[in-house]
Amino acid sequence: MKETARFFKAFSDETRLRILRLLLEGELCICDLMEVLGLPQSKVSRHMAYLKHSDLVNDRRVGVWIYYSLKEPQSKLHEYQMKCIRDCLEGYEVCKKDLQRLKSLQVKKSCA
Amino acid sequence: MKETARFFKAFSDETRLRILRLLLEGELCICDLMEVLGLPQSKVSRHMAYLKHSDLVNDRRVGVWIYYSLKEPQSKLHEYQMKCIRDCLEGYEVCKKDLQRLKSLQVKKSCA
DNA sequence: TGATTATATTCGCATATGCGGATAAAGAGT
DNA sequence: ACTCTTTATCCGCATATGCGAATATAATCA
Repeated sequence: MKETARFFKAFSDETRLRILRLLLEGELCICDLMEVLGLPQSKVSRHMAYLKHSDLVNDRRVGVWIYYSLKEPQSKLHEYQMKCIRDCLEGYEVCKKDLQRLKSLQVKKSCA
Repeated sequence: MKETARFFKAFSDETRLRILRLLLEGELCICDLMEVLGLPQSKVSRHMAYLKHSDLVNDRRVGVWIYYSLKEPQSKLHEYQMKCIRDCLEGYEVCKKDLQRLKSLQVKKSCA
């Protein structure tokens, strides 16, 4: 029960909500997130550690990069909450802009 | 967006989860909750204030008592989260025992 | 008015959380 | 070995949160 409360807490921070929303689009590394979110490295990395300890994301090392992706839901609660991320954050300007920046980043990368 | 993160935070405390689950059974006053939860008055009252400011509960004064009840969901997020409370807390021993104590309390009251 | 009951709020304290900046660690390439 | 890049972690600090005990408020009733 305490873990349940703890699990909810993982969703109680704006930065983490933005990150989770972005990860719905596919795996991302810290530097992608830094650029899209416009936030310093230590902040992004710290929140990724939080999400990892909360069992919300996987990480995969590829050379110097570490790619983070959403974990398959491990419980009904997990499933419900991720559905919430998918369905309830649509309207926000912040999220829309994040997604736009992600698109242009991906275009830029595919050209490089 | 910040309010959204804040809203999740309302669910990130075990006591508040227990209270929300109990309120699904109907309106309750602080002293009911104290007895069912086995917690001191200041703690229960503080969490009710938190839930009220988070727009999760209504209060209704009847003489000396103040009855708290769940608010009708104001948003998709609110709806999803309350569905979560209903569906994801079933298994916990803590909740089962709370519900048992609530039943016996209601029996006791109806006899008085 | 005074006493009683129910609830809210304040106080002091401890712990948790979040932050930016700095430093550390780890891998890749020279 | 050295350098560069990416990521993780540490540091010091500020704010938020949660707590129990005590006190304040508010309604009821004698």
